Amino acid sequence: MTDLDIAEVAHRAGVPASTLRFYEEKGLIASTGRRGLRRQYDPGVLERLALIALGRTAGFSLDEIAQMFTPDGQPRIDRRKLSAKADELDRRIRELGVLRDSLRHAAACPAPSHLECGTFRRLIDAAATGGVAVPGRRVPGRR
Amino acid sequence: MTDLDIAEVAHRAGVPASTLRFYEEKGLIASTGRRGLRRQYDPGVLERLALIALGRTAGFSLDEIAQMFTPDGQPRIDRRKLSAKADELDRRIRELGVLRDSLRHAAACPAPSHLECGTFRRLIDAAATGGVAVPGRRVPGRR
DNA sequence: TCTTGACCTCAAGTCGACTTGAAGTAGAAC
DNA sequence: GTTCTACTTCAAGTCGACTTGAGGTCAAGA
Repeated sequence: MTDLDIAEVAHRAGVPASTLRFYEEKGLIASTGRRGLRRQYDPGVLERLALIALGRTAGFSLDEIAQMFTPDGQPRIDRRKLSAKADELDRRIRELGVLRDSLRHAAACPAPSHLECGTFRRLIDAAATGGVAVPGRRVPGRR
Repeated sequence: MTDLDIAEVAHRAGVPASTLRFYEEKGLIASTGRRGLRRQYDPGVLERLALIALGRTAGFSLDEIAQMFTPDGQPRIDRRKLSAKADELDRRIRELGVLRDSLRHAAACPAPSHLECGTFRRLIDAAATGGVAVPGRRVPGRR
């Protein structure tokens, strides 16, 4: 019996036990059984949790991540989805790059007011015309 | 009287009128008056909205953004905060870059299961050891 | 045997940024 | 003068990912 106690998993994965219970309820992970009341987990859950964390970082929702596992627990990762997400990340990275450069410029710019600085104004214009996207912006009709 | 009607502002800025009311309530923007019931806005509000959108993209909260304007409406942008945010963006960009590359690799990888692919496993390990951060992760004790 | 402390369940709360709904109102077109 | 319509207010709802709280249970140590 090499199973791990929920406390052990929580500690090793760096997430609170409440999160593990929540993930279990969502069907993202499964416990192998109980010792008394306490959930026991197969050590493989750690890898799975890592995979979940990874998906979250990539911008997948928990529901999307849940669909990336087959009923028997094997990761079933759609290569096309991965590609699409990579493209999405790429766009986001480029946007953030522009933004970062502009912020750095604004921080160093000698113009008394940022609004008097051409670089800053160009950035504002880009933002105004939708050249820079807000990440979590709710787009009506999407989702 | 060159003021803009709320509908006009909403249209030009690409945000719903409800958002403008919400921003006004939050003190992020101000209307110049009313025509009947309807809010009127100075055209400068468009620039301000662009600035707000920009701040959101950079990852500032609305409350943080509100503090970036002086009571008279001039942007008062703390250069140190900008630098700090630029650094933060830089880290995030690098993380996302690693992630994007890994996703691309996984999408193209011939290994039957992603778990059998070294590159993918290395990524998981990085995620597991905290090498890759989830953006909106609530860190207990922060905020 | 008793106590302790870490787990359990289930419902409800939180956080940020808005959106939605109900009920009311005023300017403009007819 | 009436109707239409786009606005108004205010409270409440939504969304995702968890957290928190109250009240309960059980294995292990003293």
